[in-house]
Amino acid sequence: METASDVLRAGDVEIRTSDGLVIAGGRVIPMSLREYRLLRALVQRENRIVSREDLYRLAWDAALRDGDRSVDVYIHKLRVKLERALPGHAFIHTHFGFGYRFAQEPAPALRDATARR
Amino acid sequence: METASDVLRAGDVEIRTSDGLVIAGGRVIPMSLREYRLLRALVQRENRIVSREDLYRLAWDAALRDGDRSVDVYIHKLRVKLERALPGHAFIHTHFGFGYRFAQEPAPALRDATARR
DNA sequence: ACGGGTTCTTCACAGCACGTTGACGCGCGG
DNA sequence: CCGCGCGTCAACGTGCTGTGAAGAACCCGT
Repeated sequence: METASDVLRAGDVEIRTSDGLVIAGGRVIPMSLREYRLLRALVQRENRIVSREDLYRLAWDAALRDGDRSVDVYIHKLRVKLERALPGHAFIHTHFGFGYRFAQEPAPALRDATARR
Repeated sequence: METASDVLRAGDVEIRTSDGLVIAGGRVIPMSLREYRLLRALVQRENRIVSREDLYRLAWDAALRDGDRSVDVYIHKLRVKLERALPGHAFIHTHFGFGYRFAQEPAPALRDATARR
């Protein structure tokens, strides 16, 4: 049996919480435990900013210690895997000083922040 | 869950105070900490004039020092970002000698943009 | 208990975003 | 016409984030 709550979806990313399977674009993406729990925490909060402290608590079940960069490192690993599975998309967005936000968006075109005038 | 007090709205601008997300016209607008706090202070006082002193106190948690231009600079940054997100609108209005007021209004009829220089 | 492969943590350094500040020009109001 | 408040730009110092890599910890079959 499969209830609706067994599957998390956000864009083309699908997480089967019943067996810990991650599927992106129809293909299975192998994830380590940390990767999986971090991604799940983000996808469950799609489109919302989640602080490092919350992410660490959700994926590590412990309080984030000062100076611990683990979250950053695993965010990077997830980005690589997701980008590899679904090129041309941005999934995990950094909100400076706030945290990270999951949302499938078209690939960021070239930078043009100050290119006007 | 999401209670009504988690979301501030003013025109097409929406601020989710629970996680610090700013949405304008349905699109997320990344904000730095200062930008976010200043915008929040203005939106919370929609349609009312807020003095520089008050804005600084609200966004910086300190007293505005004489000659400090920070508020002006960040007002400008907000105007650029809001205008970029929702072209054809004016959001932050200057009240000379008094302060600033947030209100979404139709764009001030401006000159032909194609005839520069 | 041992070895090999994988996962996790930690570190170092590079790069960039942010906040501050000073300079300059404009425009409002007197 | 003058003075001062405001708009705008850009450089700079600082701290936060991105990234690669080394080493420790862990898992597992043998």
